Amino acid sequence: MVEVGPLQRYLSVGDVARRCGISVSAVHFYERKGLISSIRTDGNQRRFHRGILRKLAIIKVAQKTGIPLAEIGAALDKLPRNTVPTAEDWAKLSSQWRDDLNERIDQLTRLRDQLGQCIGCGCLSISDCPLRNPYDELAQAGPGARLLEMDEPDTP
Amino acid sequence: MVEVGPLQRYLSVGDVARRCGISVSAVHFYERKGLISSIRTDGNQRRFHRGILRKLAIIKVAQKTGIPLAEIGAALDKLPRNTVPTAEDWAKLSSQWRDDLNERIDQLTRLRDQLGQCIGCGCLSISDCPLRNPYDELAQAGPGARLLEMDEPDTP
DNA sequence: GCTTGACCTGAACTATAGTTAAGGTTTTAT
DNA sequence: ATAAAACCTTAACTATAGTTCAGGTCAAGC
Repeated sequence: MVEVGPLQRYLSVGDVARRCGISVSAVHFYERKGLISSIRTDGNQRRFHRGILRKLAIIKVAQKTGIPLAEIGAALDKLPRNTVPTAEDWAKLSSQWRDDLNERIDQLTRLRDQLGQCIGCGCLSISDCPLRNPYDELAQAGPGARLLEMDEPDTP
Repeated sequence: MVEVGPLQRYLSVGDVARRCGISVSAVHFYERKGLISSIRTDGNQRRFHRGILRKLAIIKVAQKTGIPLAEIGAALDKLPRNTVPTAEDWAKLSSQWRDDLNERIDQLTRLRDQLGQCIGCGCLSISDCPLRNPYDELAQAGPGARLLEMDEPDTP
């Protein structure tokens, strides 16, 4: 911890890392990627505003939901710049991410249900198996998508 | 498609790729990684047994559940070697993977619920926020794990 | 005032899951 | 018989998310 005065206390990269439970190299990495920023001392060492802790907390939560760093960075960029994210900022971000998360949960749940259905069905050899004819995949593949041909009609 | 005789019909790498909806380079890649295998023609071209289609179908499903290739390969290795996976093999694999999937869904669901609770709570600044004190993380961190200190006690 | 720990940069390396390119060979179709 | 399409290998490259190393500088405690 670096004392600069009674009201301005800045954090070194090590402080930030320790207090967020991430590594120093990760802090460097996030800065290189533009997710966070710092000022420098005369001796060229990073000093972080305390708000960095909140920002990193947000980054960590978003990562847990599976959102890639680039997207997290983009979302943070839309926040009022050079400011500690407010509760309102957080509300916006988190409700959007919760929606993303819900969608991923739904996807995985559909997959699990298919898997459950297929466990006892002699799966992958019967032509109407939901895993062999997955609407998900057809939807993703877009135009030109067609049924997967894993076994040909002539197969027993 | 390569005709070798009335009963032995082998698939070229292109056939396999086309019929599984993956790329030729991915088939090569899976073979390099030991997930699948092939025999060779006199001219050193790959020929795949038809059972490869079922195996690749299994691989694709497992990947959709988020299981890394190395783990998929390990699971396939435990199957009777040089044989087309049977319905029973598939039942074992798929029920295990379904359990994995369920666990991941549960994790994400807990996270979503925490996120939902935190959206309106002035989150990340209040010391008892579930996202600031995530039992998940504590559980993962093992011995020496402690509460994340994102804001110090002296913070307003 | 000097030693030790923390910090700096840049480059290279890790892992996962492939893709792309280059240069050469084989198969297939006409 | 020949041209085109498909195939072969090796190596390098993509992206994501960092980590590790080397060589050098800064800051803090005694």
